[in-house]
Amino acid sequence: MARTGRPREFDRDRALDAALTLFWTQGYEPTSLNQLKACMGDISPASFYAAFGSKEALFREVVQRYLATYGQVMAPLWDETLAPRDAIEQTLRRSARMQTTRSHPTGCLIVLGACNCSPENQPVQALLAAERERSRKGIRACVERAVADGELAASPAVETLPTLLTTFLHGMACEARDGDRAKKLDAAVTTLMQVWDSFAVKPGRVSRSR
Amino acid sequence: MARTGRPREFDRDRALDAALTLFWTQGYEPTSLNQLKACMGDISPASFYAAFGSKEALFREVVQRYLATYGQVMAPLWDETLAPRDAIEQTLRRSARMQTTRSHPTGCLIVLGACNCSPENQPVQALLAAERERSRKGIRACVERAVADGELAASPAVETLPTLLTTFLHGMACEARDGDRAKKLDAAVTTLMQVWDSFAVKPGRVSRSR
DNA sequence: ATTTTTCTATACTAATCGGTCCGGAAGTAG
DNA sequence: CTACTTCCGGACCGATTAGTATAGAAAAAT
Repeated sequence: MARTGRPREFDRDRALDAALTLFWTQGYEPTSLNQLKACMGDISPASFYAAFGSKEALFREVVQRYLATYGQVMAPLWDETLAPRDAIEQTLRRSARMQTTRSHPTGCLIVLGACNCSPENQPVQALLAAERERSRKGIRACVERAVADGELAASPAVETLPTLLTTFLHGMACEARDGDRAKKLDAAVTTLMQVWDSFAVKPGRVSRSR
Repeated sequence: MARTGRPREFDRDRALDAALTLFWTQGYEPTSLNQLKACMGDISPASFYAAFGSKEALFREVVQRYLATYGQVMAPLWDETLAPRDAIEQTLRRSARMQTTRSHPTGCLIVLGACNCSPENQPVQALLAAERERSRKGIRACVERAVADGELAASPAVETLPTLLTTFLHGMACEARDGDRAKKLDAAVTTLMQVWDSFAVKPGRVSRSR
């Protein structure tokens, strides 16, 4: 179907990318429409609302775009062709690298994008919280799959793994925002994965107490 | 020296506590003067500015109070009478419990208080970032002390411990804010501390590869 | 060429932001 | 008592917030 009417003068995709960068840097609330309009190519309020509906609607679209691009570092979590351990390790390492890359804002939009919210923006906060919950479930599913596959032996200690891994994953957002580099976080991932290995059923070389 | 002039009608300390709770819940920027004045006992703008100077000055005072009270869960980090391992473990466990206690806001003010900041409030962001850096240094110092004391053998892997521990510590703020309970985080701490133990010099019972 | 559609520019809204000013109230000191 | 100090209630400041209304410009459809 051909588009009729006057064509819009700005590139919607580029504008969305610009908004993504701004929201990622500052978070939802402190990012004003004026800033947004400016970084999206000095578009007018009318153009903005015609194209995106509202600040909140734009943010939701930005989050979707983030998940479809940068957020794909977490894709291994839901890739059942991967061994659970590899899925987790890849997710952590790729997150570490992505969140510390300087060609875009540091940290994670999902973790940091709406930490400080007034009550009226609770829906925005809930949007990101739901996304974080999805990550938690993904990690938990990997651990459960590892147990089901016999990679890990079921035990109370193994049940703490999801929380440990998720907490570390989310904590990386803080460290990356504070300036930590990829190498540093990646090295920590290596050490963290030793916990997993210490629970592995076929250690072959490690004897553990408890 | 006796106080002259009309005495203030509200309790400055109670007002500060109320502001602390509000800032802790919402963060710096979305917390408006109107909300603050309301929760501090419906005080007038004049009273507010006479007593606290400005929103930013109040926040700085709030942070100091937080550090002097709730933040004391991290005190073990700088207590050199404690064995480094105990200092770290206590810090983590006490943080987990504090951040999940429901008699006050969840999470950590230092981590979550100014995540979303417009450029003009960068000093506030820097204030909390400096405090987080202090925690990092404290953790790093503990690990170094453990090496110096012979509790841990110096190795590249041991050098990743500070980042691993700090990332987890800061990550707990996110998990606590999202509703995780003390028990869950505490159990993860237990598992995390096994990493430390796996690096311990006098294992007596553990043989490790690498 | 005219109609239809969709865009943009500009002026504008009501509300709220952090912060100030002033006049009077309420206490102490002499 | 008067003088002095401090605090409080409320009006007020300019700036900024997200969002709208209107009028006209620019393209496609007929």
